[in-house]
Amino acid sequence: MPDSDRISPKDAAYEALKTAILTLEMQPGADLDEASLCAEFGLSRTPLREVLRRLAGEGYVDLRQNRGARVSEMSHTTLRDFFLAAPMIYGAILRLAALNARAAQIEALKTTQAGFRAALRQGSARDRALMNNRFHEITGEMAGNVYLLPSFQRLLIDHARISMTFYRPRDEAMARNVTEAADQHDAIIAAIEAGDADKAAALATQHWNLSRNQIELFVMPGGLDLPLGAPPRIATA
Amino acid sequence: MPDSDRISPKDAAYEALKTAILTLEMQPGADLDEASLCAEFGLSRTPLREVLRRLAGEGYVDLRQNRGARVSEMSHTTLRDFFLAAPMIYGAILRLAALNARAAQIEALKTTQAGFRAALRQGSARDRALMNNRFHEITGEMAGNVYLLPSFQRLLIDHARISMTFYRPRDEAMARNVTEAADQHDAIIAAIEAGDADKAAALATQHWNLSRNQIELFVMPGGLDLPLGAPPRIATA
DNA sequence: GATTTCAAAATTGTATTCAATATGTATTTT
DNA sequence: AAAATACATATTGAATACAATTTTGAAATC
Repeated sequence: MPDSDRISPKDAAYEALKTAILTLEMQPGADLDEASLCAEFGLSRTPLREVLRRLAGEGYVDLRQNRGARVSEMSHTTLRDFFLAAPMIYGAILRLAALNARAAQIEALKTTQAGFRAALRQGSARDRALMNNRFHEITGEMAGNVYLLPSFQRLLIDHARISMTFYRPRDEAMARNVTEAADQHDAIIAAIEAGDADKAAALATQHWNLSRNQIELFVMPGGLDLPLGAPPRIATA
Repeated sequence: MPDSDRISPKDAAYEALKTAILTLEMQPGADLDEASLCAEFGLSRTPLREVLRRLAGEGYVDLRQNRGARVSEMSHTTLRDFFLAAPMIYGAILRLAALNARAAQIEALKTTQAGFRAALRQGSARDRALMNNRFHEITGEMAGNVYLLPSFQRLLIDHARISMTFYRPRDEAMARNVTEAADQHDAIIAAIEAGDADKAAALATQHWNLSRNQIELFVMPGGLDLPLGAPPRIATA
């Protein structure tokens, strides 16, 4: 076989920026300087700008006229919008996934889930978030509805960024939630394999309820019991 | 006030391509040649390519490696996906619109609806499709959920393209449906203004059922009663 | 006559150069 | 001393030049 070229520097830049944003290595709101990115990835400004335009279209970055690009923001407003939209979209995605999944896709989903569990045991928060992201991406491919995918992809971006926080458990309750999420993934795979659309949709709701709980645990942690005037030092892992 | 510049040639090209695609002046699958578009809009290839990238991100065109851009396709598959996704997304959009609409937006919606009715009376199919598109776009702005908008915008693209066909009534049944659609728009405005989210969501379902009926009338017209061997000439307006 | 091969033309992708806009600093003015 | 303005610098936007890929057409071969 002739074998097509290896990955182009343009695609490499696209992928690198994507994962850097998903894993919070590039934080929301961070400035993206064209010149330094060109140097980093070894391409000229023209193709790099096209990469930035593409990332903007997919919701990873925001462009501003005559101003530099920025990693797309995440506010408390977007978090609210997120949990409004996610259960509905993801329910529809899983429903369609159960109806339309192909055998090869189910295999890919199982492989990814194995990777996710491995990351839970011994990987970094970054690994877990990326594996989780890939898992959900595959369910989106299974659904294969071109009208639902754009919103779904955007949800996945911020889901990954949120995951980067809550897949780094701070206490036992959060750790329990994470393993429960993995169990739900297995149930999702089973429902898809069985072609059970209703079950899959119900699991979607459960999965997002769990995520919401995880966030609440993070946003509203158990209060600290310290005397006044002695502010505790928060560990910044 | 200093007043910022008038519309840039780049934005002009963006808008022109957008409406040309929405109104089927550029048909699905049509090739887009960079050189001729540059000549047409009076800009060099670099900014034009950025426009094409942006349009690709929004679902208007498809890009292919080392090959020309094309107006995004519409198949029977996409039509099926369309009617699967549209009621759900649009129901959510109208629900949120009823909850979040601001006074200025409601005014804009009323103005657009007046324009839509005017287009029904005396405008072209193009005018009707564009006015209808603008109407729904505004409801999307009202909802203001960044995660739902991407899918909604994609639905609107193909809704407009479908409209270009079925807002050109072929018989009395189709004409009746079109005026009913306008009546539904009024009901939608009323529900939004009253902040009645449930009503708005229900109207969304009705609105899409009507659209689906309209398409069925188009795809499966009343049978012609002619002797065998004398194929009828279909008017191609 | 149909098919394959090779070369030329056309089109897309990338790099570089030039122009316009924004930002930061220093100087001037009140 | 504070504020405003002008200037210098840095960064983004557009145009041109160059390279690589694809498409085409014609010639040659089967």
